[in-house]
Amino acid sequence: MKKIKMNKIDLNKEKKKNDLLSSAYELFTTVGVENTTITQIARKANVGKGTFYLYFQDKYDIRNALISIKTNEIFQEAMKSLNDYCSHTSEKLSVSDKFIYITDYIITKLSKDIALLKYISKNLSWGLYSTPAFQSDEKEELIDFKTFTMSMLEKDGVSLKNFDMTIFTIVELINSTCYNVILNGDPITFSDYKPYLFRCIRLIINDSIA
Amino acid sequence: MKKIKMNKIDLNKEKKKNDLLSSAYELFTTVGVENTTITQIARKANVGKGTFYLYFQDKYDIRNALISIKTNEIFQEAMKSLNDYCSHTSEKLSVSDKFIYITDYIITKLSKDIALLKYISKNLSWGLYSTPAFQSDEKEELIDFKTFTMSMLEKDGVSLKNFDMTIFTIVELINSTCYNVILNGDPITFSDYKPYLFRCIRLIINDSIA
Amino acid sequence: MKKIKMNKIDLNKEKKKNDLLSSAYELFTTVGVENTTITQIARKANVGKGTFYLYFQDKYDIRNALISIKTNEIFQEAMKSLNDYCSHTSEKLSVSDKFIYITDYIITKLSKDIALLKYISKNLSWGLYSTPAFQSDEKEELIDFKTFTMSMLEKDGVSLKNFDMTIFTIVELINSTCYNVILNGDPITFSDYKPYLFRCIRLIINDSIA
Amino acid sequence: MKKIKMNKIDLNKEKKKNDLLSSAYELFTTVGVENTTITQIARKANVGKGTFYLYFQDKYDIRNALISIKTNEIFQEAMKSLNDYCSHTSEKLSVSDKFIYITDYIITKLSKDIALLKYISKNLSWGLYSTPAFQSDEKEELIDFKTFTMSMLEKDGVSLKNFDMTIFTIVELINSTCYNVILNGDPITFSDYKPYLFRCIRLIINDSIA
DNA sequence: TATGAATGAGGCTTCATTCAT
DNA sequence: TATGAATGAAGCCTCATTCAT
Repeated sequence: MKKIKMNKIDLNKEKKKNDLLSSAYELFTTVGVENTTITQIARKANVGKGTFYLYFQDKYDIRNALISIKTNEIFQEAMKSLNDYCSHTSEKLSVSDKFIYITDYIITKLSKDIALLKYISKNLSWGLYSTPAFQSDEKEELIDFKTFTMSMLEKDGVSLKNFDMTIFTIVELINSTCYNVILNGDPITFSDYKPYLFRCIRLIINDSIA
Repeated sequence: MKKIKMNKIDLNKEKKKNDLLSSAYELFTTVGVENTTITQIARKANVGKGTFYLYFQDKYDIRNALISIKTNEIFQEAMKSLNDYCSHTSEKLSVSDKFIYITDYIITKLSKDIALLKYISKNLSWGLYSTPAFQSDEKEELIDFKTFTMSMLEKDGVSLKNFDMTIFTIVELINSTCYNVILNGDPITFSDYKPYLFRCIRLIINDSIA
Repeated sequence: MKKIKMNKIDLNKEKKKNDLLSSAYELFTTVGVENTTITQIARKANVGKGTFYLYFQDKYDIRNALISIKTNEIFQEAMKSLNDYCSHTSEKLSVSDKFIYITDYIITKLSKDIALLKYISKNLSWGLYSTPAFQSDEKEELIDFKTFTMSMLEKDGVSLKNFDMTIFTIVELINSTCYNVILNGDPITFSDYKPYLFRCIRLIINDSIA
Repeated sequence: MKKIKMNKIDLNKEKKKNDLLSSAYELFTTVGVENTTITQIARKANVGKGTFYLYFQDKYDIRNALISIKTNEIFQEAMKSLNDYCSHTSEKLSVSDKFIYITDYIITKLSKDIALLKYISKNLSWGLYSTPAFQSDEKEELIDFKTFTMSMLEKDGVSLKNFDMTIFTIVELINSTCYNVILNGDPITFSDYKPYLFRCIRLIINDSIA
């Protein structure tokens, strides 16, 4: 738990930046990125319009920053949920089971938060590499999903061939299929597609286990 | 080969529409959709600005029409190429081989036409369902990719469980991974990723073969 | 008297352009170029803001066009006044006298129209070369000051060495000195400076007469 | 040689002011006054934005101060050059010759420093009256161009009628014609115009010699 | 004295859309 | 059907200026 002290001015700057980010997120997910103006973001954040430009280049800069933050948060939550589950159950999960657990967590979350799903669109994999999330005065250090996965595999005594490609492929598969299925029911309903998706993921994982 | 006759007025209308579509495509792929204006599209097509509105609602209408057309074209070309290949070789391709052939055709094309890849973005699957392509005086009827695949499977005496989901999943997988890998070399170079992608596709296909 | 017929649309375009020019002129000379906005110009001309941009690049484009027009008008008036004077008097004016007449006309005009003087600043010589003034439906052809001067000299059987340089030098001299003297009374009052200026001009003219 | 002592605080203040002036000058002559912002001036001078306002009212205040300084410098250099020349040659220069020498010095300098020419625009005569130049720790007292000229005339036993007007007229003539000729080659090239300008100046000077 | 984060008014410009021809 | 002049809403972004530190 590394903690960084900040002085009053820097704290205020962080607050303004975070206010801008959360205002933008709310607007983007309700009225859409195209229909959101800088003026609206600034007004909602209770800062001047010029202040926006102290922290972000333009609307697309803040949009991208938010996608990174939000996708990262999803992975953080999923990892935390898996950890909690494992530590409260006696059941022993296989590596595939754990991936399915994570997948299930993510697609359940996205299916319940359509605005978020639309917003991150097909960019879930940004969360794999992204820069840190909202900064605050005292902040826990976040764990990277790949680091998390590697240590999990190590603990389980399993290794994955093509580790990076496997992770990436699965994340892209989850996101791109869910996007269409959840939003359009295309080519099939979400609940019907889910088992098929899980099956595909198990295929890919098991194939990668040395 | 059904052919449709058109009279001279309709032909002229078709020409204007096609001029608008191709002008828009050239602009979209060179300067980007956001930076393209209706005025530019109309000017490039040598029609009046008002004429644009006789054929399309707005910029996003023509953009979507073009994505459908272009992704559809890709599938048409891929199917034609496979047919040609099969009829000129004595080699007997398995069903998986044929899917790989199609996949290879598509990703090779996209990797050589970055502007097209960027333009269709992650919407390749639109080509599976889409409306007809550019219309012309005398036009062959186009074959739907799913129809094509089904008749192919039938000829080979093979059936796929979860046919729709399988096709859809593979197309999404191809597109979303290629988009990142080709454009960013992320998480690995295109040539390194290709065999892995092919392997995943074979896994999915073979698993679906009853 | 060449006259050019224009159709209704072109006439309307001319009217709008002229409205913009005269609105801009009024604003520039009352509140100043820096304090004038495109919005004000358009509103005063009763046209849409976008219409401004159909005719001019930006504020400085219309400012320059106006300087050319206004300086040209000054020369037109001065020439007309000299012609009138010559045709109503029996007095025979020398070449120097005629230049002094023109000079006097110009500086008198400028001293009575401070706003105009400030506006054209030290750019009087633009009127020597400039493009035509306000266009209208039926327009007399305008005479160029240099052409006017040359034919005048010819009629008087006089030729000037270094014709272009002489004209240019005198115009610059008139404008740059008047600007300071009239506006600041610097280094002397206008009425005291005038005879000195006339004397200098005679020196230059007489020196140039072959 | 009067010298003024300054204490350390005043020196530091002078340094900041000079840093602001030279930063502004560099920006004004490279990107133009309109395109220069207070922020840029302050940053280049390594002072805070607020500091700018401790020394200058606004951008136009510093611009005007700089024109005075720069035009004054030109006269200082020209006078120094003439003095040097006179003290190193046995040749006896007439009053006209000396004015031509000064003129030549100035126009040569301006023709070699287009940025400076554009910057002072047609305001060379500001240098005749202007406030002191850059201040520094120990500074020689500068001589006024008119004082210099008067003492020169006195030494040569010559007097000029209309002294102020003559000086002013010549300076305006030099500046306004050179501005167009050097920048636009209009109405003639600089090298062709130069002898004509010199001739005009001699005419005016000689006419003023009692 | 010096700073620079914050401001927000307001200019500029674009561009989709209309409608008279 | 086709046009393109005209519109003006709308958004972007800058930048001079202030003021708390």
